[in-house]
Amino acid sequence: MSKSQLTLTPVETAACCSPLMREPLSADQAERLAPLLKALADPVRLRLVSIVAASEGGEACVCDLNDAFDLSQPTISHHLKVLHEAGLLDRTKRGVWVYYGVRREVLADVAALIGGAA
Amino acid sequence: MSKSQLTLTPVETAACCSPLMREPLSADQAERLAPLLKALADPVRLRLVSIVAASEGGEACVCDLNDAFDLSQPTISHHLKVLHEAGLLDRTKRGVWVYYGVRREVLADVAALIGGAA
DNA sequence: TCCATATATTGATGAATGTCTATGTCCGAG
DNA sequence: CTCGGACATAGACATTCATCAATATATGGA
Repeated sequence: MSKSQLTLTPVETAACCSPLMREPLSADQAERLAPLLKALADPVRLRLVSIVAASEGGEACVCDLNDAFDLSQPTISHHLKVLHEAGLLDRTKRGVWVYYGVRREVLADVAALIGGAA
Repeated sequence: MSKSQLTLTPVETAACCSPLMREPLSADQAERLAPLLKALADPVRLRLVSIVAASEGGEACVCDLNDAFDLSQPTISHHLKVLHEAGLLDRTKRGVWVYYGVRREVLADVAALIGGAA
């Protein structure tokens, strides 16, 4: 149980136009998609993801992330945990530092489900 | 102040690949995107949006929506209000019935910001 | 005018969430 | 081995949220 995790059905990603708009999401699909959106639905976490994603190598050190906000270190740590547990961020420890990286496929899948091509 | 509402900057939508991944979201952008995601980040609301979107004409009557869930009518009404106030659903009253329709551009913009093309 | 039906609003309640301070854990330097 | 720095966890607190039952509002028909 690793991988994409949100592979709701093995179909949607391939579809051409707005998957969510062709046929209604099943209750099951909705229950699996919602936590991902919930994890993203916070200004701080959105910025965290975007900072990490925009970093070279798609990775950023927690120490850098802390500096980008006017929030306590535990608060940032908490948000990173939420994003990590949702499956949106990867976590790697290198020496004393911890690096978070974006799972682009997950993000892409979420986007595909939400908007498709419209 | 109507229209897309989430037009964070007049650029992102056009960009080719994962807007959110090229440069970090500003605090302002994040504050405007988060409420949209928050509105979507609920299983019931996700299904509501998808049912409406999949309906012919992109519209659905509240009476039909109520039947699709094992929830009280006020609860569905509440979720529809949340989606409407977030700017994701349009509301039209015809006779005794109320129809909700999806704002596809909004949904598409959100998707573009989140996932881009990756 | 009065009633039944469709939808919204109100108020209450328990659960979840974002933030903080304080403390714990792990690692490298000396 | 001990110390300092990087990060995580625990516990507390105020706020927000999803849900319901009860009630209000509005509209078309008799």
